[in-house]
Amino acid sequence: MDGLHDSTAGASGRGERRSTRDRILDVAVELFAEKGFVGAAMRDIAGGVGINAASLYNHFAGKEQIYEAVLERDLAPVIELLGQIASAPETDLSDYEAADRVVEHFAEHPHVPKLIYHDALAGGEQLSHLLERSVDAFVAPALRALEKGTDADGADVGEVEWSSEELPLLVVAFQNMILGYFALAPLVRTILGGTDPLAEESIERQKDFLRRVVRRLVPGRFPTNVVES
Amino acid sequence: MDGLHDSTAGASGRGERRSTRDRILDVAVELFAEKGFVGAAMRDIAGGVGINAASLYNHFAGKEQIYEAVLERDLAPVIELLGQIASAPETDLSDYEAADRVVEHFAEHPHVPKLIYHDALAGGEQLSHLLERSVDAFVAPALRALEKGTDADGADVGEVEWSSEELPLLVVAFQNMILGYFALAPLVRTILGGTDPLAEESIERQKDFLRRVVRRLVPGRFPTNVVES
Amino acid sequence: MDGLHDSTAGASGRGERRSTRDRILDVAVELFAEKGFVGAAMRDIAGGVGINAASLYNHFAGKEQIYEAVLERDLAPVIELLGQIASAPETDLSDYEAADRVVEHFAEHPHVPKLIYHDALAGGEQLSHLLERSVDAFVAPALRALEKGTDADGADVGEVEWSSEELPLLVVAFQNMILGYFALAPLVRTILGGTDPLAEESIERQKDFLRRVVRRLVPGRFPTNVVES
Amino acid sequence: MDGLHDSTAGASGRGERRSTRDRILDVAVELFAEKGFVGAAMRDIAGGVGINAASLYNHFAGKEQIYEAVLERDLAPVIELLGQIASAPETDLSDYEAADRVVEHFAEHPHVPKLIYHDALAGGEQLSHLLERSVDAFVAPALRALEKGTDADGADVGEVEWSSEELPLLVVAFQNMILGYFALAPLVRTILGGTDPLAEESIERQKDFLRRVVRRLVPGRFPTNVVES
DNA sequence: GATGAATGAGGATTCATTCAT
DNA sequence: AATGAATGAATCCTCATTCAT
Repeated sequence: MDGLHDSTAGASGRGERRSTRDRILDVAVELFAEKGFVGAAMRDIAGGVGINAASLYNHFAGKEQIYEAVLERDLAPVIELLGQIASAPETDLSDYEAADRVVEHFAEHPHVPKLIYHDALAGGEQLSHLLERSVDAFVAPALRALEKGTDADGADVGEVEWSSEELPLLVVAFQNMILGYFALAPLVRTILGGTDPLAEESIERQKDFLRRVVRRLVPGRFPTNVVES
Repeated sequence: MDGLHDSTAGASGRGERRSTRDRILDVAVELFAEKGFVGAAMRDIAGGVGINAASLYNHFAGKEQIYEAVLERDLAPVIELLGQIASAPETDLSDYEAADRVVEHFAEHPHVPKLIYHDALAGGEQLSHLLERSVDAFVAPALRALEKGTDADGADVGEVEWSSEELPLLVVAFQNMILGYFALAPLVRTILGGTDPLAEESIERQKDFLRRVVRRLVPGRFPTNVVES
Repeated sequence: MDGLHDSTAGASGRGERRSTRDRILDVAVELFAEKGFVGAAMRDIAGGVGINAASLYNHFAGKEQIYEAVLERDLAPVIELLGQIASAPETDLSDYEAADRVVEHFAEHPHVPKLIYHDALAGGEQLSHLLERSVDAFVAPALRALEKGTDADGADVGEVEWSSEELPLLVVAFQNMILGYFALAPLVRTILGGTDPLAEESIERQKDFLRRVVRRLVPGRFPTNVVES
Repeated sequence: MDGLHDSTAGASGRGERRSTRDRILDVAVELFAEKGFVGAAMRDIAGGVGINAASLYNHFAGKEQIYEAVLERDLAPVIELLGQIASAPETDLSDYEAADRVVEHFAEHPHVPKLIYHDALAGGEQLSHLLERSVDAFVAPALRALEKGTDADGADVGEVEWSSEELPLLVVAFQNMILGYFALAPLVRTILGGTDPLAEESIERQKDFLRRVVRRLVPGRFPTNVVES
């Protein structure tokens, strides 16, 4: 149990009776993910839930509050996950396993990357306070960890050293590789030649792919006996 | 002159008198990039140009048409550039130089990646026919080229082999690394610790960074005598 | 005890436990007085009482009924008071004492004049049936009484005679002087230079003032030996 | 020409072609006067003008701005009139003539008193800055003038002296007598026994009445040879 | 080419009211 | 007697578009 997936499962799981509040958030993530904050209409959220638009106001003070609740419910767990990864001792959680877990999480919550992208495109105002949490929780620790790896032994064959100025770019690159795969699903599908990027096999392939990328780009943090799959 | 930068210069250059039509498109890219198609208001486009909203209809049939004109003007050159790159003989244009040129183009047209992302997030409906051009022009040739490289000699030290199923993911990864850097500027700035991602030095760093990434991830397409900068 | 002030004291007096119904009316007068019938929101009335808006309907059939109950509870006593005054034998109740009593009543129920004004401004539909009672109870008798006074001896120095056509205007004038002082408190405060019109001293001054006005405008109904305070 | 009545007469007069802007204000005064700011619906204003509600926003930025324009157009002249009266040399403009002029103005603009009352009832927030102008322009000078009158010769038969603390109450009283007559028209009509308070005769009667009241209440400011009409 | 004015559609929000619990 | 949830109607306002000038 990692404390991530239960967040959406007030009444445990799928088709069962969920609170109206949760059903509102379920519909809202989808709409916010697809259309962004402005584009998502209260009427459509209500419609998706099967209630009158006015009823939304019995559960949330306004659109903004729904949005915040969505972020809190669906984004906070991601940040928490990143925090766990960043704070984990290296031996316990090697980087590519980290990427695995993040990808798996997004595979189950494919709206989240879109949410992040919409907000970042709009200027990141709304997201910023949550993302700063993310930076505190993940980016800084990750940079420290990466630095350590680089310091240690840059001599290993096939491993890269990154200057302290490049390391943030490495973080950015992974962020974009991981989030972009989900956020830009339509584009990705086109490039994949029509294959659904969210299909289970596709996800597995992406995980394998990232594992290999990590091994090529991130300096020596892996047990040397790992064999490529 | 590569036929890319003059795209915005209907009347050649900067401060000179540009056609109203072009000024409309100038303002429109910015707004579409920031707020997306739905979020950008005709009134604001007109306001940015300094004319009345009704006057827009003397130049374009409607919002949709402005959007299409923006894509045609600012996105087509990118696709053309990608086509040039993809079709270039290897010796003439090694991959990391390709990344360089793309990054440079976006550094001068920072709205374009945002435009692409907005559209991809919204479902890619509007963009699709242009992006399909992009796929035809770039992705397919690129895949063929990459495949060649991989086939040739996977034995080189530090170089990766990618299965034909992984190659599209590699394309996706580069797409995300390159576009994401520009499209998610606010997020990137946060990770960079406040540094402006569009500042000239930042761009240079990103180019260097990508060059090294290319060298690590893309199989043997480089003159072996290249020395890292 | 004149049977006026106990109207608000369903359970006798001030800080004690009052029935929910009465507490609703307490809050309602204030809101109706400040915002008028349309402007006062059921939710706010409920909020003021500390209950849910739906609970109001356990005590009243609707907003209209709350309004009517408010008028009945807080306006009826005024009408009754006016009736007493109008029907009182002259010797028992001289005019300026009458004004005194009315002012005192409003000083304790400062919402009532506002209520009357709101309603009169809105067209007096709601109020009309209550006000017709008021006319029957007060205006007609008062006019008769004034007429008598005028008939009697218009010759007195400093006293005015009013034609039967002017007498209603005199009633209107007093109505406006008395009610307006309370209803337009904010305006009055401005004119008073910031002094609170509801402060005890202000009330006393207004009473004195009205007494003198009565003496100047209303024909000989006073014991001639009255000395100005 | 006193600069007052032409304010509403952009295109001179009654049924002629007036600008949409003015027609909006015409309807708006009526609705604001009857229902207050909150109660007046944009849709109704538009309906009264015969245009779509959205069209209002081509002429005013919002409801608030329509309200302000109404005040500016219909209230400012009143304040100006009061200023003229207050600043006029006594010989030129005796008090009861002043009351005459004010009454005449309101007889032609019967909505204004209602506007003032609505605003004063609501707390005077919106009106305040205009009313403070009124206080500066009229109340203060009036008080000074009244004080002079009182100082001069309180000895005249039938004239009253007012202490400086009572004078503001006198101003308040006249304000209420004059405004109240128009603002509370429905109530007044009831008291008048059904006569329309705005009928020409009624207005004349009210002017006569006020003249006599002024003579009784306001200390020696009149040419002694004035004969009651 | 440009504009002021008009408009129907829609968007968020408020409100009085109802009803099952 | 109280409440949370639901709702239709109405609120102010925005938007893309049209049209006469």
